[in-house]
Amino acid sequence: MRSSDDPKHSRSAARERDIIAVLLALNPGEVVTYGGVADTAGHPRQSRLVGRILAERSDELDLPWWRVVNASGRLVPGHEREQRRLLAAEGVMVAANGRVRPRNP
DNA sequence: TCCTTGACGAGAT
DNA sequence: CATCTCGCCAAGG
Repeated sequence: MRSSDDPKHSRSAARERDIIAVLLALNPGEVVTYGGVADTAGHPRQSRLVGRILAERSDELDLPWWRVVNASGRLVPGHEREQRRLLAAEGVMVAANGRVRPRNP
């Protein structure tokens, strides 16, 4: 029996699994939103989970965190310069107002 | 078990 | 544009 809290089959494990898959599938130059990633992963309204995964496991899993911005096109707080540099390397320009136009608003 | 904290989002004020 | 409220949810205290 799969106990509801089995880390390998819990609902949260499935959400993380799906969200991570979507993140790893992002291509260079492709900018998406937290909510967009959640939707694509089949887990609408889980934008906060997307942010948490990026914040805690980007290094470990080599997630392309710089290709994710919030619904307003704002860059990640505290990482603007680094993110801007990484995006520029992929041909994505940040507007003068400090925003980017996401592919899936 | 309850409460607070977020790389969030949408809507109201 | 700045704040707030409410929804959502894993983590950590």
